[in-house]
Amino acid sequence: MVTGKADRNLIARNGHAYVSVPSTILSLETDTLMTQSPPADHDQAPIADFGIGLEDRAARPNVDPCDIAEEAMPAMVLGELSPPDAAWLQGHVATCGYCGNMLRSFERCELVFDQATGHLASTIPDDRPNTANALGMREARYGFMDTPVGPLLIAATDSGVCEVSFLTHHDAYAPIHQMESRRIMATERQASIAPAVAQLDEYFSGDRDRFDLEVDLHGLTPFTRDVLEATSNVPYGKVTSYGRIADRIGKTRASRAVGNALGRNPIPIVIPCHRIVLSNGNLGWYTGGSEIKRSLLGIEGVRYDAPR
DNA sequence: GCCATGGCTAGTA
DNA sequence: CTACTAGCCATGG
Repeated sequence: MVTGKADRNLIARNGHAYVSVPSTILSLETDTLMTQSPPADHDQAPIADFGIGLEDRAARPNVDPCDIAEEAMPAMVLGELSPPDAAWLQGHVATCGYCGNMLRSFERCELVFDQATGHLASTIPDDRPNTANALGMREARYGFMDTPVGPLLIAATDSGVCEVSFLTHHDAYAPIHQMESRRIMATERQASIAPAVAQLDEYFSGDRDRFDLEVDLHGLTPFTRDVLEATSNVPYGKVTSYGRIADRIGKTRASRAVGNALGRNPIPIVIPCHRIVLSNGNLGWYTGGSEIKRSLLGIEGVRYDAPR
């Protein structure tokens, strides 16, 4: 199983705005998380001295402390050094003028990179709708959030939220490909989904019983839209059956087709398909797995310990 | 009452 | 046209 801590790592590694998801890293990490594979063999000793402090390394015979300091400077300016290593490096540059100048150079480089990143952030997205338009597609922005039921990918167009996907059992490419089949081109931009993230956080805290979000159902069939709209009208903390949804859209016998449509609900949680259960009282299936359906209903105060 | 089975159903890819 | 479904219902043990 995927742990919460690992989930956060997964999101952090892919949470940088304006950078397309590095597929190899993501799938490799997902594979590792899913299979709990053992560490790779150490034939090549890829990371020398990993886990040994800078101070100890610098104290070794035939080692120039300045070499150690120099090697650690990129990590220092990125804030990635452990506190003891950072303290040792600060101490070294305080007494070594050469290394002090070099560290200041690294700091200036880091500042330039920060400014360049900010500049790109404000210019690149403006070009992207043209790319999507040129391909006859709609533009969406996606990002990630961590929740009590696992990591989510969330995407939104200018019209509203168009995708919420559980990443518990697959990587981010599944929902991205799903959106492509609806002719939606998604690029990463965490800031664009901030309103949805904020409301979902409140929902998971039990502080929100309805979502004040526009949704974009582009690329879905009229039947599916009817089903999703009817499902949106099921109140917080209540459940109904697939058959009742079919009734409500005027297709009394279409209960199975309703299940079919809800099974492809692109915006779970926001469109509360977890509130639709079997007419015999059993929980029924769920995209993210029955456990997540049970958890979501639990948040809403619906007890589903034992089906009747 | 419970559970499994099979016929029936409507919408998608 | 076919082969799928996050269903429903009646039946039988």
